[in-house]
Amino acid sequence: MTIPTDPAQLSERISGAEQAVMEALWTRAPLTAAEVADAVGEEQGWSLATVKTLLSRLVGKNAIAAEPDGRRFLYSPLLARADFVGQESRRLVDRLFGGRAASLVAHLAEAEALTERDLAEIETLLKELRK
Amino acid sequence: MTIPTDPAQLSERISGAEQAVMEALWTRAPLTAAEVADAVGEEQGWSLATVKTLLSRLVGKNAIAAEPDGRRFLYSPLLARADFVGQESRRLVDRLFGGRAASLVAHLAEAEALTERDLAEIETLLKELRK
DNA sequence: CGCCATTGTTTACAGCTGTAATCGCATCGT
DNA sequence: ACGATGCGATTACAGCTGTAAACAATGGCG
Repeated sequence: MTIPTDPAQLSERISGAEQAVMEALWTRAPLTAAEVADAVGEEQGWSLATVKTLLSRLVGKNAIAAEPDGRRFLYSPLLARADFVGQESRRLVDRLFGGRAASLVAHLAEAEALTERDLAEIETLLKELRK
Repeated sequence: MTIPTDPAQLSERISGAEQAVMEALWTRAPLTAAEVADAVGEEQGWSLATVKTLLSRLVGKNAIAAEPDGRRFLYSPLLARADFVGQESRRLVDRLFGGRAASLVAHLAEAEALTERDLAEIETLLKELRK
């Protein structure tokens, strides 16, 4: 039997550049370093070397796995995007709103960061949730 | 007439430690370095020296003003907390939700980061806004 | 008048981040 | 069998961040 890996709560933070690499792997995995570079290096303008460095760091942080495939590696996320998003969101809510998520929503609303469409969507969402 | 300083959109980022200092100044200002250290250093466990460094960096980033008062300075925020919160929130929404604020709310809801009370509050908020 | 406390400034230094270049080894084509 | 190529690992290095210590100037107290 396999040891149940706890749902990814890595202590080490994922940096901005690293996240771009994660996005590629969340979109499609497994990928080789070259493939990741193709996917992200394009818009980011990074060299293959840079992508390799980021991949190594992510492996070190246990955010991705490197499975040997012949002489190279196939990389796959260990950290799920939903978990990452959750951790980051929580961090922000804690840091800026004293942990009160409703305050965030209130702020977004007041700052007019919410379009009419956003408001409608949220309203619909709420109806769903309160049912 | 005074030149209208644009509502604080400093390019430089405020780091975590720096934010703690800002919080002190947002709570009460102006304050001397020693007073800030008293307010912040307590819970953070920072030395006065550390607080001084952070204040200098914040002045450098144009996030606070240092008004001379005899041989020392009185520090006050230049960046409003609401603006800071806005910038950080936007950054998160962009980075994690492709700029769609409603997605953030959806995520918080799904992750059960929203309590029953939060939901009620948001609902009330929405009613206000749609009026 | 001299010394200590206070205050801002300068310097320090390790760890993280962005962004690579280089190295050494393996492999594939000829 | 040999050289070009591809790949991961190692090394590099500047800028930001956390966390201070050291220093210099000044002002208050005895």
